[in-house]
Amino acid sequence: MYFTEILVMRTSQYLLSTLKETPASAEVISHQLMLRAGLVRNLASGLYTWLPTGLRVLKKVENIVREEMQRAGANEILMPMVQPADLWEESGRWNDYGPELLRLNDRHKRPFVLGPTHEEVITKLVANELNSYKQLPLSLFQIQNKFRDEIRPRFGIMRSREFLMKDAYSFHLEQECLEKTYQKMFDAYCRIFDRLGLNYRPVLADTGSIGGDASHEFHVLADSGEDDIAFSDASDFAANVEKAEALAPQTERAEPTQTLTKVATPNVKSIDDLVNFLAVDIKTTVKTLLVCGIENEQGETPIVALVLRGDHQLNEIKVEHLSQVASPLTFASEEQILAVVHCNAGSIGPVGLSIDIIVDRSAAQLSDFVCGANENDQHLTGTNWQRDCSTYQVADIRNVVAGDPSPCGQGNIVIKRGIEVGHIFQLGTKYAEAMGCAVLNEGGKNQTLTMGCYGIGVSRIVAAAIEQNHDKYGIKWPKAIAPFQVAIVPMNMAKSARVKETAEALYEQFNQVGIEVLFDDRKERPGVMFADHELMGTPLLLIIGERNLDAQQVEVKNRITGEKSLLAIDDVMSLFS
RNA sequence: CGGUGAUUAGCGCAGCUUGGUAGCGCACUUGGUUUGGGUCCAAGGGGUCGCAAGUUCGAAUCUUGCAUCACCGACCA
Repeated sequence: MYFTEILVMRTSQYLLSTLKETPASAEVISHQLMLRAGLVRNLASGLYTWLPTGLRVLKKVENIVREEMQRAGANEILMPMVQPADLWEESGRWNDYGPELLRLNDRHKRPFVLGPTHEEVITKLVANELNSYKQLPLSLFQIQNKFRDEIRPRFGIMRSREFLMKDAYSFHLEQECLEKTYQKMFDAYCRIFDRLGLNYRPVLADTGSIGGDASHEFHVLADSGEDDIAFSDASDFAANVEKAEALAPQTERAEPTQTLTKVATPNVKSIDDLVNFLAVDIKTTVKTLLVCGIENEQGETPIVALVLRGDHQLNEIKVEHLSQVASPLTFASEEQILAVVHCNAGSIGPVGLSIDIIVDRSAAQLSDFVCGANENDQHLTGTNWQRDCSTYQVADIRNVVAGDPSPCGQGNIVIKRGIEVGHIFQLGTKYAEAMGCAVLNEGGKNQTLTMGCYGIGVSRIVAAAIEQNHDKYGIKWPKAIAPFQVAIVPMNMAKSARVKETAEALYEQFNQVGIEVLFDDRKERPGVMFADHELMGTPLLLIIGERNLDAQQVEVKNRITGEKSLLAIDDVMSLFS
């Protein structure tokens, strides 16, 4: 434990800083409550100062993460936030990372970056420090501020530019060993979120451009989440919709019954327009999207057509994995569209196209469908694959939707929102190769290491916990991360010597036993004190008043359940045993 | 990056249409009052109205530019 907890706390010596009114700039509930309860203050877009109460929570999350990482066998280190640019050139990310990477120069005009992540630094470190396979496997982690120059910071602490992250990296000679550590980390993550008291789910995730074989995200379930998670209603299956496979329909494609007919569709530009104009079911229409393909040897960029059922949405990640399509995904410009199909975007269809056509599995199952005619203000009805368009490839290129069969084979898909608070993946050799990270193996040969990488958004967890645990009075902290375990709330202490004596005595006892207590010794009316402590979410309130002192009792109020009960003063400590 | 909106006291807002000595509520200070759920009364302190230029005798108010903050979008076929 690296953080020394300060137990002694009186409100008269404490920066309470609660707000009665919600600042106008706060949109989501966690942001509002973090401002109102005095956890954070905004400095600039996406930059926050942590006040005492917020910092206590942040440190508690941090400590749970630290303990479980240590238990999983990882060593803690601390790397600089400012990193030399040449490391990023070595890995290739100086060019690849884009504008999220904040670049700066020092006084000698040497280029640096503000670290959005630390793969380069740690891989370089390990490349320098390790020589032999005998030193493997090795896991290292740090808890560090990261900076990502987000296009649009939003939702307060949930998507800020500077944020606290735990990032861990493991190094191995063999894939098999990496898989073992990966599983260990997976288990450690589950223990972390269990201990934090959050409702979370590990979900299958896309490995992104980094590649690698396995990846899981850990999501805290909350309606305000930014990610869609696909669950099976009949099994443990859970996957990010980016990743969830949309299965091909089980049924055979129906035989054509209609003839191909061109119909005039003036001013019909979108699928919605089309459905309204022709009064057809959206599920009998297809949309055709033109995107840029991979540049060929002549330096030309071919255009590729993607065909989806009208009601389905394109999954960019799946498309980027296709060999014909350029990554990152780029839609064809108006000029490119005109050059290929001689019509506007709203009238494109697969019939008669002489470019690569990739059809989603569901769209490929349609018969007698409606599509663009590749002529302005014209569409085709009664279109059928094979008969009217025979050269195409079928692939999974859409997002799953609620009700789809689950790819695990059991049940149907349900979609919920999640806040991504953790991400683990098997990196492979990408960075180790680029940074020359290798050791001598048993045969005395140089062997490049394979890596795993494991992140947790520490500050984001604080916001996610609030999103999941609040009511109209304020925050309801899970016990493990509450800033204080108990608040002493004396009624009219200024006038009653008995109340003051009792409150002071209990405060002293809590301090001796090491229970984090906030003693409200302000000269405030009871309502003000109650409101502040409920806003801050302290799990237990100890209310001391003349009313119950004759019977040597105090009142205990549970913030989570709302239950109130009377307790003999002598029994108060038993609440915490 | 595109669109929209905002910027006046620590916070929440009014004033701007129709230019003429900057206001309200909360918070803060002082005195009194009250004391088991955000008391009440009284007296105070606090603002170069985001910045810059322009119009005008005179600008929070009109014009132009800039900055900052926020929201929506970045899937259009």
